[in-house]
Amino acid sequence: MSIQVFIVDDHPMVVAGLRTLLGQLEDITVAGTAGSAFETMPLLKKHTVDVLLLDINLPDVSGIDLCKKIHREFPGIKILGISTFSERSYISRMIGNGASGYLIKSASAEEIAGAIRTVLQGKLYLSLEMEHVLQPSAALTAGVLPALTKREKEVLQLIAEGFTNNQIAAQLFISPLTVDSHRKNLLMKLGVNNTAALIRLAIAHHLL
Amino acid sequence: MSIQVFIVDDHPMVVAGLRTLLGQLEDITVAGTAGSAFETMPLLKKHTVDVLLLDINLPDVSGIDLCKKIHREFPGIKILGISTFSERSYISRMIGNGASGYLIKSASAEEIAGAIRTVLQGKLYLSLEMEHVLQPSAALTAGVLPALTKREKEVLQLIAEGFTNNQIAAQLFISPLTVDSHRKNLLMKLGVNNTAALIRLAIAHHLL
DNA sequence: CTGCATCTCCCCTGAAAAGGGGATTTTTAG
DNA sequence: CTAAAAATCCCCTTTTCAGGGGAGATGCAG
Repeated sequence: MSIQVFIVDDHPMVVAGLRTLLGQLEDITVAGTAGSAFETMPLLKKHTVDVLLLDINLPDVSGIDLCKKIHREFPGIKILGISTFSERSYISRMIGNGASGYLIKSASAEEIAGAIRTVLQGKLYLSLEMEHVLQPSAALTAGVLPALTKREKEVLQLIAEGFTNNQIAAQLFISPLTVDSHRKNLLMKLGVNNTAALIRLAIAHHLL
Repeated sequence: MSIQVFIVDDHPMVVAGLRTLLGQLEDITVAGTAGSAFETMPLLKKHTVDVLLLDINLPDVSGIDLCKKIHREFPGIKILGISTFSERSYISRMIGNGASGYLIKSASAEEIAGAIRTVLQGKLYLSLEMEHVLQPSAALTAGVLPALTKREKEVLQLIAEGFTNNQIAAQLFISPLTVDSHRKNLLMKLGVNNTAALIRLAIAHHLL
């Protein structure tokens, strides 16, 4: 029996392209397709699916969230993330949420088939291009987002540890008012308006 | 000129083994080794290093933290994580912190050399075994840490987005008081006492 | 049908954080 | 040396959170 592949992508062109490419292979069958997260879940219950090709940019829900959901409800299905660009943060989040691999859309038919066979063996498959992978992560910590000062990073770290302004002040031997200033500057620099968003952003940008 | 490799591992046996294996290869030179995070940083300033093999389990600092630090201070160095087991959560965190790949210690010399050459091309390299990769991530979301209810996860998600209780209440069509209850339950269940720690813990456990 | 968990709503108080100013001293870099 | 940047400290108000309690409605599994 051939490998049952399910495709989730909101671009019809991509779906058609994948259908054609994969349809030419004898050991692979396209079990079905969906254009949104909403459509996907019911369809997965009806079809037997081995591998799911999942676009990261979906209209309703982010592919990352959908990935987590599918992986939870259908642990047997191997998930291969697809995206136009290979952004490091997306990749690691996809992997962290149960994906077994990552494909860029420019991948060849052979590469896609190879990826499908690879993940079915229980291995991870990653297809990556230099430029998009190396620059962002290097640039991310330095340029893009406003540079934080040494002190701000210290305060940020302690905030993340769950300390209050007073506790932080005690640890750094400064006034709580100063800690508050740093905290405000952090919120302003990172463009968020409370601690929760601050921590999330900081972790997303590898500041913690 | 050959590829300069630096090894960081607290097990002398592993270091020696890697040295021997890599030393046999003509295009690879072991530029140096370190047994702890503490030793590593100064040595990296003295040697020109292309690829760094980094053990995840170090005595002083976690390899994941060290990975972040090295990647920030020496963006040019490709980092390959090494560990006995291929735990999904570690892998994605390593990748997220700038690592270019992941090796299990049982890898053959060829595999290690292949990994080094792969990451030097700017690609990711992953070596994984089925069993250790598939089970953990499924178990992680269910067993280990106190199970959160559906509603609690929704609230947690929205808290992380930076919304206040009132905003969350509006989105979920419930009372702000209810949101507050969920919030309190989250803090209690996860054993933290403020939002910052909550978000950090949630991300660490892949709840977000 | 009866627990048990979940979800819901409500009360109170005090602490902490957010939002808005301003000002002064050290460092750091040109 | 001298600006600029960082770090420090201070004031104000309002909102949000944290911690403590209780309690009814719903839904699911035994």
